[in-house]
Amino acid sequence: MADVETRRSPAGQRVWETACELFYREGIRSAGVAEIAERSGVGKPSIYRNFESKDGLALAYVNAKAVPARDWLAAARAACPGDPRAQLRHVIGGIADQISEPGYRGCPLVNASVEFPDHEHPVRKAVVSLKAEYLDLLTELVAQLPVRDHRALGYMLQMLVEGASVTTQIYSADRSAASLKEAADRVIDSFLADSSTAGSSVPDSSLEER
Amino acid sequence: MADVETRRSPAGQRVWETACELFYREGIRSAGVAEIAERSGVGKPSIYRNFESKDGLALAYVNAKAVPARDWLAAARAACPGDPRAQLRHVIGGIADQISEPGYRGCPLVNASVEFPDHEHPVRKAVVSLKAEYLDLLTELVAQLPVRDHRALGYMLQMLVEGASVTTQIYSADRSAASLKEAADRVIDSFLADSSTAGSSVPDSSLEER
DNA sequence: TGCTGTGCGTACCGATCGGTACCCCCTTCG
DNA sequence: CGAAGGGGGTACCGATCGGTACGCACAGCA
Repeated sequence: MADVETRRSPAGQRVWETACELFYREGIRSAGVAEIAERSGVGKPSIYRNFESKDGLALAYVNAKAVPARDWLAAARAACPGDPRAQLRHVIGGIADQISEPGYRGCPLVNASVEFPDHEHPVRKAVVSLKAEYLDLLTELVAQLPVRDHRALGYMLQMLVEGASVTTQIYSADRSAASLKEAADRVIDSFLADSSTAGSSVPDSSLEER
Repeated sequence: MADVETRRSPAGQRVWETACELFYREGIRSAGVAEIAERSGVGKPSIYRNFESKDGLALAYVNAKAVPARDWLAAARAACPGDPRAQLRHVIGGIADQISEPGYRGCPLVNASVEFPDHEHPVRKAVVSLKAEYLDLLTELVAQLPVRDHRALGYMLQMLVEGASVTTQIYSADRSAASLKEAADRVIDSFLADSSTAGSSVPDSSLEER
């Protein structure tokens, strides 16, 4: 879990970089080990000397891809201490920027979970675990806001982020990025307005865990 | 395009049904033609007598999966004539119900586009085209509302729907369904409030087409 | 200078992929 | 009763998949 991916061998390092790029660009299943080896300029055995299997490589890839997102949440907290609204704007804005970058092809974790529909597959289980952890962190951030149901708001924001991420691949990256920021603002404002008034036209979320 | 999938041969019909179920449950790439043939109780040649290739079968699958969504939009219009707010609630509620069904594994079109990252692949191109068409229909429905930027609201709702669809696979179907309905309500209300007042705390969307 | 251990690529493995040649059987009509 | 035609499955094809046996090249040490 805490395994930071620092490959020892030079060939292993090249494999790691190539695999990360190829897994993201072409998908994990589409990228064959022969292709990874060729583009890395190494032989196939060099892959298996540094990684247990292709699944193991994919697992490391998925775990590695989750790190920047976690770091970005922590950075937002540090960037705007005491101002949860600005922290959220920081987070959402960063995601919108990432989405707008050329070559963005959706969330790598979501893509991986689509590529491995079997719920028992280690990659899939890792994605579920990592995403749950991310949602918890985001919800903690939201909890700083004076809203009644911060868990509902956190889930809604996460849903928006995933929606923006996936629509980028199908519609327009620019529209998704802008729409994400605007929608997040509107939803957050709506929750804040709910909590600052007595009655609410929008019913309280009756969601419970699990 | 207008090709309704009515297979002539009995074997072809069984192949078609099995393929649709298998493609959705296991993913298009994971479902091999041998597996489809076996589960259909037919031989592999029966597949190729009714479909040009596996890609052709996948293309037909994707096109067929887009039909119910379009129909559902039309049904919502017919169910609540003259009441666009209720029409939208009808649409969103139906999607929420579908998401909550056991075995739901995300939008088949989105899954297909993740499985075929190549933008030139016919399946991918079909998905982009079908999704664009759906967004247009949804936006037309939103356009009945007295909101300033109905295109922005339509895109936002579509983003919410896709977000709910994808988070269902990773988090909880029930939470995604409930969150979708609540988020859609809040966003629509926010747009309606914008248009009924002079000034707005939420900046107008500056999105322009493409 | 010779020995040894380690990291590397070539060449290959069985399994499985999408796709097809071939033949059989069953129906229909003369 | 025999010929013809079409939809069916068996058995196979080359290509590619993930994974590995093996031998080479080169380092450090004596």
